[in-house]
Amino acid sequence: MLNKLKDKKSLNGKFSTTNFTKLGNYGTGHTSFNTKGLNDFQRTSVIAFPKKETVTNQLLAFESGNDFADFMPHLESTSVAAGEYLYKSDEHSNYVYFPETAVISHLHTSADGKTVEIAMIGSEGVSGLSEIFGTQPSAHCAQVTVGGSVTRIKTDLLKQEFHRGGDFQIRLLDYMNAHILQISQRIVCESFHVIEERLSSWLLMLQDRAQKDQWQITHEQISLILGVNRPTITQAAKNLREKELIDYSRGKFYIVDREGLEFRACECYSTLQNVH
Amino acid sequence: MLNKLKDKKSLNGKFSTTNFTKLGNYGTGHTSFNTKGLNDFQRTSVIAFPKKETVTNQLLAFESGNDFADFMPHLESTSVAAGEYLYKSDEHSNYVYFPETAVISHLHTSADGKTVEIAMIGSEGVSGLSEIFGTQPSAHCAQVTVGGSVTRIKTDLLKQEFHRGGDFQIRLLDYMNAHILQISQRIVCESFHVIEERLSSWLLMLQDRAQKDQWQITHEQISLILGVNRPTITQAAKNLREKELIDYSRGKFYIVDREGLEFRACECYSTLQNVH
DNA sequence: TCGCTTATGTAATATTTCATACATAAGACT
DNA sequence: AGTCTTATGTATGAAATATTACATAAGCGA
Repeated sequence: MLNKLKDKKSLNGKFSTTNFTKLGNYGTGHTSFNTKGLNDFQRTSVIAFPKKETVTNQLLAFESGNDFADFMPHLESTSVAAGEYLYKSDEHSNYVYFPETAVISHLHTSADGKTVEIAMIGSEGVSGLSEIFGTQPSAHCAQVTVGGSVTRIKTDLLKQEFHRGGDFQIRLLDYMNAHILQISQRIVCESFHVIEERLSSWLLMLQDRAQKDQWQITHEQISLILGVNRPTITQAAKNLREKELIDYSRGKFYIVDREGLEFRACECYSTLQNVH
Repeated sequence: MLNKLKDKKSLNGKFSTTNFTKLGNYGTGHTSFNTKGLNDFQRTSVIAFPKKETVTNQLLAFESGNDFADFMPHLESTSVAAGEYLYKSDEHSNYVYFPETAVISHLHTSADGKTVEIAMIGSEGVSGLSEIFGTQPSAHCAQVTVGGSVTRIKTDLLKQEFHRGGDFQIRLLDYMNAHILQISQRIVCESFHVIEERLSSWLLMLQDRAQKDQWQITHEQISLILGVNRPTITQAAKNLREKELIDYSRGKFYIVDREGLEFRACECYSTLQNVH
């Protein structure tokens, strides 16, 4: 639990800039989303072959390296910034991405341009797998919600590896199953749960994947992810802040009382927690 | 197009019993859902080895039978009635089902017992595939929405066949991709589209799969599928009937003006039409 | 420090659906 | 024909969110 933030002085928007400087040193320094910009994956920082120790993605956590001797050298480590697109909808992706500390959102767009998150992917999962399974380009875009590191591999190479069969194939199929569960639960969530519960669940899912108590995101961005209007998020967030479960200010978001937030969240959070 | 139904006399609930008898001879005679009953798959009618000609499911439509010489003899043909469960949630299924003329709904249930359809499956698809991919029992139940025939195969046998690799594996993976698309689009639909549009899309999807102009379903059943209250469906259906797009009476549903219905539907229908 | 940009606060109205309750009517079964 | 069950019709108030508009304030950069 984050004791500093439990200090009442830092709650309800009353914390000072000093508090932010002290607490806000997790991020990558990227402060704005490029929601409408072009794919700027090109300007991504260092690309390197990862050491085995730095690969913490659970799908890449191999007990014995032997089976993957041909496979591991093709992995690349890179970092991605919040707002960046890994790939866009109706576009083929050259890479498949295994998040390490980054968190990725799969977003669908409606005919009139509204967006909604289909799934959230962290180090438990992988983004871009539809390139392996299907022939059509993906209907969603993959946007970075929380910046951090990812391990990536060329789509063609992963496809080869996948069709060799064996343990890694089984692992990816099992994840695909869990992924379908996550998307399905989202339907339940949007059908039956009010925005304050949904926001709570979403924040908990995000914290599990980002593994921080604080990250960069605005109400506007959350509204585009949950598929609701911005003032609706502001209202829900305000309620959660008044209950001292979260805190936020100008694009910085904090989890203050995790257990309280779990209590406020709909069942969707705990249901999915047992899956991955 | 169904000319008889375009006769104005048969619209707006004014058609007579005679009309029904004349037009209503598609079904299997099953008139009520067993929404709360036990799995009554046991009392399913004839089970037989299908002839190749009767297998119209698109995933089983093999150009050359050679590759599947070991596989085809394990297929069983059977018929299922509306309301029946192929399998329930949190239960392992012994079979994987390839619908022929039947239509299957995958339903999720919320913590407080409300249900919503995750996906609709007809002869373009398959139900129970999660048994092949994952280790956990499925979180959804599979209920028959429109009675008809299905081709089924024992889960274990299909799993073996799948892991042999080859064309059939590729075909199932490609379907899995399309299936994810359908579920994803449902999220968009529930987020942004009003019930009259959603009902229109759903009816069109159902007609594509049931391949009839008329089938058995009540407002109550539709409400459990679309995850809304029953009077909400009645209101939306009434509006569509007043526009002479559909007709219905006591559990019988008709598509009257398919093109008109397509015009009234949200984009979700046409988006998914291009996938399968 | 000033001004600009942007994030958040807030309010008022509209729309959609919920939740509930009860009325009506179709048709199945005596 | 009479009765019963069930599907549909309808009304009403409540709740949730949309929609729009504008106010306020934080913090960045000149």
